[in-house]
Amino acid sequence: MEPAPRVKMADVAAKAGVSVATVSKVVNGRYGVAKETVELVQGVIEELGYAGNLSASSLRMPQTNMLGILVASFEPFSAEMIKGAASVAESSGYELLAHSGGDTHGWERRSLARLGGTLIAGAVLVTPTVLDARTVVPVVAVDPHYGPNRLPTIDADSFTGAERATEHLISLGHTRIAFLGGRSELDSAHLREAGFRNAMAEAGIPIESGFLRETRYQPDRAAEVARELLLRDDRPTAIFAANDVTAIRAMEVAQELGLSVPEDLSVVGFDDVPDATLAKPALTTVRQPLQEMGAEAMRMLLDLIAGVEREHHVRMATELVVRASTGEPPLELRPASAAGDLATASAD
Amino acid sequence: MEPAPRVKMADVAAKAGVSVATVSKVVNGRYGVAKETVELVQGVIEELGYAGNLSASSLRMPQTNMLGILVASFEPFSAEMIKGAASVAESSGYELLAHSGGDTHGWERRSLARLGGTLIAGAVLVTPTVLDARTVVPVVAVDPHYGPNRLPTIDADSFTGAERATEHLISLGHTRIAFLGGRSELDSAHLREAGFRNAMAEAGIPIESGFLRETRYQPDRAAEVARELLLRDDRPTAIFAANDVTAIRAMEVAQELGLSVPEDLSVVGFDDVPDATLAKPALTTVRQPLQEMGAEAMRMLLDLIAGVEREHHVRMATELVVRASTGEPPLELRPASAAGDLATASAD
DNA sequence: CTGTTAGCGCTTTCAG
DNA sequence: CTGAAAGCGCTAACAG
Repeated sequence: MEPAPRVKMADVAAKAGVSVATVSKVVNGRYGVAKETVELVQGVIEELGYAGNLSASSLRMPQTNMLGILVASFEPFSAEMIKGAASVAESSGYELLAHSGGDTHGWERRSLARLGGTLIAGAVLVTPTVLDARTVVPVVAVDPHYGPNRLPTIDADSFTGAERATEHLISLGHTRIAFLGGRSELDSAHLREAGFRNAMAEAGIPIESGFLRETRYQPDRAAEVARELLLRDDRPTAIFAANDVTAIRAMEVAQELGLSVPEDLSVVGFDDVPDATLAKPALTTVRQPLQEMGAEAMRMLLDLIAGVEREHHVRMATELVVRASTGEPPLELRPASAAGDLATASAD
Repeated sequence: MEPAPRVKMADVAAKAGVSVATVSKVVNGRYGVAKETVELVQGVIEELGYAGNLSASSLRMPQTNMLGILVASFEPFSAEMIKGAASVAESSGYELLAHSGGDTHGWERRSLARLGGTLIAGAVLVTPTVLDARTVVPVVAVDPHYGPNRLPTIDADSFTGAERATEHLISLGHTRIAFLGGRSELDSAHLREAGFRNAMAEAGIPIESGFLRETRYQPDRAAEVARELLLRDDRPTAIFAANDVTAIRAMEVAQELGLSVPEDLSVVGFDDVPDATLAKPALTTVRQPLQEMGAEAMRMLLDLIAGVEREHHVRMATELVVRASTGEPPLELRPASAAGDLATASAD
């Protein structure tokens, strides 16, 4: 590595023969500086390639023009949020900083305290779980924690979406449907399970014992659960996972086990991240308007900062997108043809 | 908005009945603090929910554990880079900050100076154009500027990729192929044009006058150029665009003009961003391993920071992905059947 | 109009 | 083992 020439305000001041205070005024466009001085200083700034140190200035100023979007990690879901949020932030005069908190417990609070103290003027939090409403800076949450004392929130209609997905499976002839749940602290995960249960109940189909599982949205955990489920003699003919990433992982496990999708097993996800379309076969899923949710969250944040009154909860519609990962259950596992000998039917 | 209780180190110190210096030592795990004091202070930290202010600490410390990925804006291309970079950063003990510079001239230098002064210990820059090798912190560039004095770099084999794409079109029977170039300052854009020209020359096919254009990767510019091209009497039967976003835009324009893809016009892109698969019809494109490039860039940065010797330029392979946007040219525009009357053949 | 001064919250010598 | 004091780079009164 080359040495590092880091030019600070004092360097500019020295070279221009003025004080740092004057340079600061020029940089921030404050009144009370002679035109000549302004031009002189700007020349030196140009020449030296000076650009202010964010830490230092943000430490001193009451407000910055930086907004944050705080996520647990940069995966497909949060990436879509970021794209949406960025599109509105970029046209608002604010800069955007996306930060991944490292997916450890309490990342929301930590990220917010570390950046929010001074660096950023506000933040949108993606799927936060531990956080109360009293924050250092204005905050809006996307798809947050299940519970009271809520932050201003954007989410999607998880309940209806899950119902539609389940109904789709049922209409195809499935009855042995397993549900791979998400993180039970998240309101949305809760509602997806509720939607699933409701649709099953409405159709009068009992949920098999052991078919209601939790993956915490962790692909590895999903793989493990799927494997266990699919190795049972009375395996499910369909899996509905509470997000796309775990659905795709479950699909991979099925294929490793020699089952083909959708001939032997149907799989439905939730979210419609770009990867859902890329999966082989393309994943049937419940679409959430992810980018639009990110954008709406950013709009709400901007309003909050500007002091504009508005609704503090926006719920967006979801929509079932049928692609190639769902079909009729395999003949030998259909409930209609076999009545009592399901326990002895084996898969491949 | 609620008031903002922001807890600082002094608050912890006061509540614990010690000095800020001691709290600082505890927070940073320095030696020379009594076990009891450590526990006492940690208790208070827990209780108050204290988390250090990043600006303040980074201002004082020589190094932080934060890495940056600096992009012009959060679009599909950079989003893929970020995902890849994040996957390796997150397992390295560093935190990741992604910053969009706002797509104005000189964003690379400005972002780097503002964050690199103190906030971040190193950065990967996505498609930077103005920047010399003498930077404040270790930096690696992904798909950078065309020119000498280069930073440590990750890029993909644009030349071969462009050749393959062009050959694909030629093998389908196309000869009237237009090329929508990118940003000529980027090395990659340069090489894509070179690959196109080379493949055409090898096949002995002349490039029609006006068929070699530049879009600067701007969708609007691409739309304009495509419209002009497709309105000509001697319109191209295929368009090869230097990235997916402009290819998709060109495809839309064709459809607005009543041409169907691929029956009337074949379109090929470059990158294979997720949107390429989502396009209607799915876009034939040259795949760059975007996430892997981001990951490799981050690995290189980590090595740079750790002082590990290694190659400063990694070039990844590209691969043609044939999807639904390419096919044989329409009969009436085939060179084989018509010899000299192309100028009078009209489109729809 | 310009410079001097006093911090922002934190880390780090260096005395007690 | 602990705390007082000096400053990181910058901004905001306040005097000159």
